[in-house]
Amino acid sequence: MLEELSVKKEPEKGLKALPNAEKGKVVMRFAPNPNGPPTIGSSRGMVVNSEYVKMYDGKFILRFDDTDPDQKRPMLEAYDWYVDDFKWLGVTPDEIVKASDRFDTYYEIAEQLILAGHAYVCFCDGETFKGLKDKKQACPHREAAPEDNLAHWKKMLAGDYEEREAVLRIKTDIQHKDPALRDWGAFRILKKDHPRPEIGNKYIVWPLLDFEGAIEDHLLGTTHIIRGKDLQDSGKRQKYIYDYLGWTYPVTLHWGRVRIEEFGKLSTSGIRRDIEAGVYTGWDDPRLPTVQAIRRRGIQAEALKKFMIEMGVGETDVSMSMDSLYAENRKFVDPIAHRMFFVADPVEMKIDGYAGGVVEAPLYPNQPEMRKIETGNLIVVTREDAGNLSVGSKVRLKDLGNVEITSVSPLAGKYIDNSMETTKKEKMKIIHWAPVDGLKVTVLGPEGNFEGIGERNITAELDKVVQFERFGFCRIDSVDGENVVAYFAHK
RNA sequence: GCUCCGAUAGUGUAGUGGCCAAUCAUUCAGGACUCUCACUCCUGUAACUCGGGUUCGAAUCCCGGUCGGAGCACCA
Repeated sequence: MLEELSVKKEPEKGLKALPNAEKGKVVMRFAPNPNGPPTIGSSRGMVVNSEYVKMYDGKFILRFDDTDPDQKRPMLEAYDWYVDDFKWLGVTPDEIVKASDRFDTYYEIAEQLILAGHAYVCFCDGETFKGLKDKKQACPHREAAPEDNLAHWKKMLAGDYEEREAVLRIKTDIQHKDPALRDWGAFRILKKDHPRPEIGNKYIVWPLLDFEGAIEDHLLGTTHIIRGKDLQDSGKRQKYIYDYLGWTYPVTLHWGRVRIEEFGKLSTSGIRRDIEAGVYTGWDDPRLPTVQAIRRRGIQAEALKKFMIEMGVGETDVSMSMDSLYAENRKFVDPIAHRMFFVADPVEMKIDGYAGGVVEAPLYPNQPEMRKIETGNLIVVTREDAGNLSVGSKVRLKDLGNVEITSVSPLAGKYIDNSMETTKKEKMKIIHWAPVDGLKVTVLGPEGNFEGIGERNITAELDKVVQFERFGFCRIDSVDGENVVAYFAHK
């Protein structure tokens, strides 16, 4: 039966349409510097770019902008980390390129620009050039003839100059009202090796981002670029090259910075230092805002995607709380997570009059599937719960039965029955428990670690997300005999 | 100093001149349900940066202020 549709327009769900995008013709790229692993922040670019490509049935390129072996030196392992996190997101790039493979192309185009009089070798030191530039004045090298510039360029390539002695600049408009756009640097000299062994110390003239990115975006056929606001001027600078060479600049969108409230001020280099110093166990330490870390904690790729997609592509800086991501994740994980008992900070409790046996407890609330917990009459409860008990008080041990407390230290009780009627009639509090001889469980989480005892069914949950009742969702990271390590996701 | 960009509830968004006494999500508060402090459900609190202008009509257009962000590197 068809219902009368409401006249109200549907709220737009998901990403907004890309300007000038044609189905099947969109080419987009995500271009990180592999100087560390993907973070929650960078995953925005991974998600949004790849989602747009999917939406338009286009082509997606992963490009490594890895041409700074000095300040933002790539990490060899990080190239694979990106591919791996993409795989986790369900994305396989159609093409993967490394800028460090394409020096020769950059050199060719540089030469073209030099010969056409659009680039020159500048011998000013940084400060001198800046001084002139701020006064809208050209430096003497700007007027050199193309042939001379070419000769200087060849000498640069040949290694005749030292670092900082010469730089290749793109001519724009030295009088441009925006100082950020006046004659910008395209290549510098750096007598350093590249971390990739196949590149090593093959090159001493290195392209800077604006040049490298400009050339790549054209050669790769990029139709749409989404990048940070910090690169807004970059597009304007690069357009000069596009104009000189008769290329068409891609459609460009910008977004503001994402700040995750819980993580505040962590920088990649700072984290790296702390890992080396042993403050963190690695890039996937649950306290870190890396994709590796949240994966390990059991955040689902779909949840991260929704989180990023709903944030959209705005130019304002956003400040998000992990709570939103957790709320998203809970929706995915709550229906599938098996319920398990884990008792943090355990206190022993003896139940007199209980023979022990096999307790049946539901794997999911209100559903028939059961799990079995074998236990004797010695169990553990959390120290917190124990603290709320007093002699004579009654409590229900979930799925096991009702108990009247007979002693507080040591904690002991008398078994009453296993009837929910009794529980309700007496308005007992329901607490969780575990057999004393359960597994030794360590939970590692962003706000600290917990030691405790868990039921043995956890063994079967390796690599899965479970809900430790009254504790939170965790991913079972390892099971080694009697020892289990779980990573805490969220409540 | 010069230049560019942005501004809707605590947070993130929807909204492109009348359907907006403003959407959705999350957070927070209260309640219902529940053998978990989870889930689900109900209710509530809470926003168009300010001042002018254009217009019959402005969150939406224009100008100015304020606030915020970014760039002016031989980093990305």
